[in-house]
Amino acid sequence: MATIKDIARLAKVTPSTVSRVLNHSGGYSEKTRRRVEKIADELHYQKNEAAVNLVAQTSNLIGVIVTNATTSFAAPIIDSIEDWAYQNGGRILLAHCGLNDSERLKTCLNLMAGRKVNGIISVSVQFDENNLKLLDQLQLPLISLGVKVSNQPMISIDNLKAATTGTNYLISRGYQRIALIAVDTSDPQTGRTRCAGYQKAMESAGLTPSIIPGDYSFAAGKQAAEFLLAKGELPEAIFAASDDAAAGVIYAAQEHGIKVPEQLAVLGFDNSSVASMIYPGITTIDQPFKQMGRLAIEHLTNQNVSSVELPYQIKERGSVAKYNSAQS
Amino acid sequence: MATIKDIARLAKVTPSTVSRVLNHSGGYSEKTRRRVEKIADELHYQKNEAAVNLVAQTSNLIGVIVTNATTSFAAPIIDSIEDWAYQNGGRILLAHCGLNDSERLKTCLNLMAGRKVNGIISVSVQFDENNLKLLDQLQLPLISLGVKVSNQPMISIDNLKAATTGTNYLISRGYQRIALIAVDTSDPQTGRTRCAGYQKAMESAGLTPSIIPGDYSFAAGKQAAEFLLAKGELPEAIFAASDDAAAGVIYAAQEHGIKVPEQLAVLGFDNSSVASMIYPGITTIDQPFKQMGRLAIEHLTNQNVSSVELPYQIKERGSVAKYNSAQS
DNA sequence: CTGAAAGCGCTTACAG
DNA sequence: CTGAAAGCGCTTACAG
Repeated sequence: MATIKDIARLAKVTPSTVSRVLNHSGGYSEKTRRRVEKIADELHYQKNEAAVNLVAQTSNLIGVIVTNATTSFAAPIIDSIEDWAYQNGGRILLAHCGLNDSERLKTCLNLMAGRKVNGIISVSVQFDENNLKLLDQLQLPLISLGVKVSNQPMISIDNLKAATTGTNYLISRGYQRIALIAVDTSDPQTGRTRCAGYQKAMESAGLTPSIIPGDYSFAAGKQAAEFLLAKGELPEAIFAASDDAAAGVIYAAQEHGIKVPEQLAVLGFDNSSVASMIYPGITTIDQPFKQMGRLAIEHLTNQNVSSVELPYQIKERGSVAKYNSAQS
Repeated sequence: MATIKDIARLAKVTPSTVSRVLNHSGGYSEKTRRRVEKIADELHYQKNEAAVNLVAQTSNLIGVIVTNATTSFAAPIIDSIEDWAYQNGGRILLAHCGLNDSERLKTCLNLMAGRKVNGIISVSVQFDENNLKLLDQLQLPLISLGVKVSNQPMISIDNLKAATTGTNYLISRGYQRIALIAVDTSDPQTGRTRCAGYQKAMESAGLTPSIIPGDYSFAAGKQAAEFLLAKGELPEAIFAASDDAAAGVIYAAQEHGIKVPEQLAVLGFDNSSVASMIYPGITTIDQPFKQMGRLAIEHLTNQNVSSVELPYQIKERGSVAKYNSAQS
């Protein structure tokens, strides 16, 4: 790999001058400029960013921590972060921390610190006590998407309101026996908040809440539906805590010859890619993932790291009927 | 951020000693060791990897280039690369190059070169002339997944054979009018090869091939099915060039009240996550994505960069009937 | 307009 | 067992 010195030697100038030319920082003759640039070109010179960062005392790196790549909604977020990076010459250091894997999250954090990232964006990552402490010691700006991490800034929708809105949407369509499923009740943030929102709406309407916990996955949704089916207690509508889970419900329903939405309405959460790939399309609560990614970057790069709450909306597709035909 | 010098000062030794202790390279007293480690700990010291890399002349970084995060099959590949990284202290520099965006790919390549990555893993990325030349100049080891990049090593399945196998599978089930859809015929590698495999199998069986090109997407699959439907020429079976496209076909079929697989069999390609989330499950050609990721890493780290061809297999689910009931 | 020097944070022979 | 020095590839005041 050619270095600045190689260029300097060939161009018969000092590294200082080469550096100036390559950085367009001015203070060299037109002639020198051309000579240096030509040689740099011929050598296919690539600046060693490690060296640059060392003197600049910055890494130009944004750390992104996600649980794993399979989480469907991580994709649009990473996409928007990457778009920013492309336009601004930033780079993305990616790490997966798994699910509730304290050791692995610790490794991720240390790795990010070692690379001196400018900031960390964590997507739906829960921090335990130890990692909270570590994060504090590392002094790295972090912005969390979707999950509240101690006193760190967060970008997310209002899960309580969203769950209430979703439930009310179902109620307003005429549904009464509505179950909330696949929601992680051990997750103090998202999970419990969504439960609370659902319960609030149900109780306000004088209806009895019924929750089947789960981990937001397709399997959890499928299991919940099968469980309900086996018990002969299929509700009129199922509010799934994620689109993956909604897909699981729809799968089970189709397997058992139950028509969606005629015999069972299904409301999802996220508006992730599956939502539109399944028939009938999943009516769901749209989370603005792309915007979340963009905002996270903006806040991090502007050092203006404060929490923000984004609007959500119901994306209507086919899995919920306009009116509850079962009632009419 | 504390540096090695800070530690040295507090521990009343020189940076050299601190370095030795922190790297466990021996040559210090037990007492010194304890003192240094204690102080490093108290300061929450994190080695500056940029500096380490500068002297070590390596970056410990693997560059991963994908078209975009939404490509469903990139996820398992990235997952397996990340797993390796976690276990081996490697780091992942992620970049998206978009679809046929020469400028962006160029930026990615330069970025990787600047960071002095140890190697690049590209996932389904096509290289045009210019970038091929750039890659050559940059002298970075690259291993490509799924797509042949000039004389670079590639890891993939045998697309020709896989397409033949898939087509024959359908034929052996009794289907005769079989269309291949959503395949990118402008893609000299994957696309055309799959076409060739399909055509070969059809012709060997004395059947007439029928191909509807597309970009492997859900939308392409849906459109193809709708087109066939509108023309009143729905075949007995559709071989979709990806699971996303297969999902599109199934969506269109359900919308039009056509039963899968009874009235229309659908065979997918990839065995990506959608395949099992749609009812009936998509019978598909399973590509060993996880293994591809693992192998790519192995080859890159062992400097043993040669092409390898991986086995594929048909994953049977519900979208193809065991026997063509329409015929019986 | 150009060069010499110091320094970013670390490692690693070389002395002692 | 420990330190002083040189160097990784770059940038940036400071002179001239």
